[in-house]
Amino acid sequence: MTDLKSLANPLFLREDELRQAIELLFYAYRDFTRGPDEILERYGFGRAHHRALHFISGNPGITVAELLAILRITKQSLSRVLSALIEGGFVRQQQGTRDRRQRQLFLTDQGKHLERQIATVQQAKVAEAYREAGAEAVAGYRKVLSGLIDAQERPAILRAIQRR
Amino acid sequence: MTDLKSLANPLFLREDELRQAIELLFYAYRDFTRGPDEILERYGFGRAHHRALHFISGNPGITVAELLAILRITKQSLSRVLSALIEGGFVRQQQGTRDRRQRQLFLTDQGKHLERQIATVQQAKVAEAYREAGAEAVAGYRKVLSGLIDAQERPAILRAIQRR
DNA sequence: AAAACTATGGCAGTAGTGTTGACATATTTT
DNA sequence: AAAATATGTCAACACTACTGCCATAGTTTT
Repeated sequence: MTDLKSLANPLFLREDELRQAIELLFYAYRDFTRGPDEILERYGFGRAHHRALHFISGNPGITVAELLAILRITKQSLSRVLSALIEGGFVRQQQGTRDRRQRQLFLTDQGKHLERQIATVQQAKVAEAYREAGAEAVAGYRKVLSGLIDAQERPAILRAIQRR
Repeated sequence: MTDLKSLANPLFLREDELRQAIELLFYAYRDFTRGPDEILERYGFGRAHHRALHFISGNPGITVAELLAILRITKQSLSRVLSALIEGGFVRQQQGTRDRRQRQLFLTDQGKHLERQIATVQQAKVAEAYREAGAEAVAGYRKVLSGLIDAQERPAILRAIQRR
């Protein structure tokens, strides 16, 4: 019966398939974040610090409000993380040019170095998975993950990601 | 130059592409976990409780040690979560048949109901993403995410996922 | 110029999830 | 009988997140 169904319509989504998709995401995320965690630990930082470093690295001069919107955490949660990064000399703030209330965020050389160190590990992992899977699979990966992003913000996020 | 490179070798992985892959995973995970979080909150539970419910649901009679290996957390972390689920009547334990030291875990009817409620939300999201992306993309998604799982455990995990 | 709004920052308190290490109990294996 | 295993529990700690409240500086509106 299952076979009949999937023959008739390959996009008939059995619950098993959906469960697999969900578990794959869980396992991949679980293992993907382990490398960074080990590096961060040496600096006394956690994942939240990495996320900040990552998005400041990709968006130099980003404001606090913009970063909050990306990370979807509260001001207070980000504040702690940013303070630690600034205190440690990994991030610097600069008064906004257009609006002087804003604090634009930049990585210092030390911050760039740490970000690079982590990015290298993660990128190596992705690069290997990409090579194993092939170009076509990569396109599929992107399509499906894009579809999991909230529809409302999807266009803006995809634009931001592909901008570079 | 970038164009020349990618023309010459479509799998030449530019840093941009790798960054995109990483950010897609971040955004997808961020949004994918939001639905469940809202439901869980009503019960006073968090993500860790859901993960336990999920894997007990898919593996009725799973032992504590097996669940620990999947979640990769410490005994103490799981213990707190399991105690809450048992106390709330969502999970029940049963002494192992083969080895009476083991506690096999099962969802109660109430537990099944909660698990179902969350699974429905997540599965709907995946189903939509799958439909939008198409069957080929789904295969690619699976391939790439599989490649992100630690190589050592990959075979066992893939077997477990596809077992059903 | 005054009032209202905005961007940021800080404080206090709380919760969820994770960690380590030590110890206890029941059961199985050697 | 001794050693090993599966589980549970206690205490203590860290990271990340939350809420609510208040403060300051700067911008926009009236």
